[in-house]
Amino acid sequence: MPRPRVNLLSVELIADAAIELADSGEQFGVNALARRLGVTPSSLYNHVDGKDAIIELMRGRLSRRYLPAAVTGDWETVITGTVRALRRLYAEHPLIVPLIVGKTITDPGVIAQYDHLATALVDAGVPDGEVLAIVAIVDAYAIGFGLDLASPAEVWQPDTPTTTLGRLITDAARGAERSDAAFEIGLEMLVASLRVRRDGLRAR
Amino acid sequence: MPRPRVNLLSVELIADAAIELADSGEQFGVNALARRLGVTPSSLYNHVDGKDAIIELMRGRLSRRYLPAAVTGDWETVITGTVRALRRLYAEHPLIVPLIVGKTITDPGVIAQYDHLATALVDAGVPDGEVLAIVAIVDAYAIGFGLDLASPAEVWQPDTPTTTLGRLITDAARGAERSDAAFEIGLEMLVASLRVRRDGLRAR
DNA sequence: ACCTGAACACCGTTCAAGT
DNA sequence: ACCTGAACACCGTTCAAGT
Repeated sequence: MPRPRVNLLSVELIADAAIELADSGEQFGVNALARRLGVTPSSLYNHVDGKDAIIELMRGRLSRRYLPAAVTGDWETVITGTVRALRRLYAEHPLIVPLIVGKTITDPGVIAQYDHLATALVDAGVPDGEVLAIVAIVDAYAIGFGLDLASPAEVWQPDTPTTTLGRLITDAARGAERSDAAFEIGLEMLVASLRVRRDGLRAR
Repeated sequence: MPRPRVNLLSVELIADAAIELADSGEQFGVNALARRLGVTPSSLYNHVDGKDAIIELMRGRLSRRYLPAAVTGDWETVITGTVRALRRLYAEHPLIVPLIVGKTITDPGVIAQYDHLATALVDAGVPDGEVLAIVAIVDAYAIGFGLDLASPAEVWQPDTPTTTLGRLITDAARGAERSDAAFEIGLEMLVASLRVRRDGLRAR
């Protein structure tokens, strides 16, 4: 008996269930997602354009959730605000990183957020040719720290004895607050470096 | 007629073909890999433990190729040497990034290289609790810049008008040398920041 | 318009059978 | 020891059929 009186699915329901599925650690896929929604895989295609579109939807949904209003203020505020938000996103949803990495960003909301950041950098006097690189750094910085916060023990798994790494991995097991501190220090360093770099250009 | 006089496959042949396959942009998988090697998919399982093991093999092979001998010298030399090598790796093989990201590192050679870097940082006076974070940053920095160098136009694809991003993307099309310059500047900034951070600790 | 169920091409992996 | 070919469970996607 298909087609109940009220719709079982919507784009939002699909996106949220997809995020839950990825976070659960279960193998991500259309079939598992349909199962979780109590629905046939083919039903999803009435609302959404397939697996890749669902992943792009997840990116958009999480971005809107973690970077809610456009961060306003000077470029330093925009950068630190964006990086902190991104890092929280990646730290709380580390398992979506492998899904979205390397996939072209098309979601208009996400594009707008990167555009906002790029504009702030240009306004701050960063030369055009370096803006995208800095945006890439900022993003990579957030990803790197997010993954570090989430799962240091799942990143490296040494079978052979190590001089330093093995000890640090076991020590890091309960080091979330320390990772927080390191992140803030690193972010401060990053901004300071950009400030120096920009002032150096100004002085020419 | 199975089993020719001389072996068709070896771990090295499989790893190299896998890297070529990923670089080609063709969908990566066991079947495509076997096709490329002129062999049945099931043949691969005589030499290798399945898809994930092949991917880990690719990581190991590329790491050995780009970081050949252990970088020696003071910690600054170790860091800059490692980051430059990693960035070249990611820039010349951007399509393997989505394959290896988020997958646990087990290859002994790769573990040894990260261990080497971690040891250099500890010897330099970086507190234990921050070493893994810095290693994560360094890695993320290399990935971010590698991806930026390889495919700025494939990272963002705005459908809606943007104030800054769209212009930068088209401008960046032929900006590989400029990206090189930005990378070196950023690396210099990174090392300088670490130096300040370490000296600050020393002074306490 | 929305959901099902059957069907399709393809995927990674196992394993008996050959040399 | 190494490769094939058949088989398996599963994947993403399409589409006619139902309401």
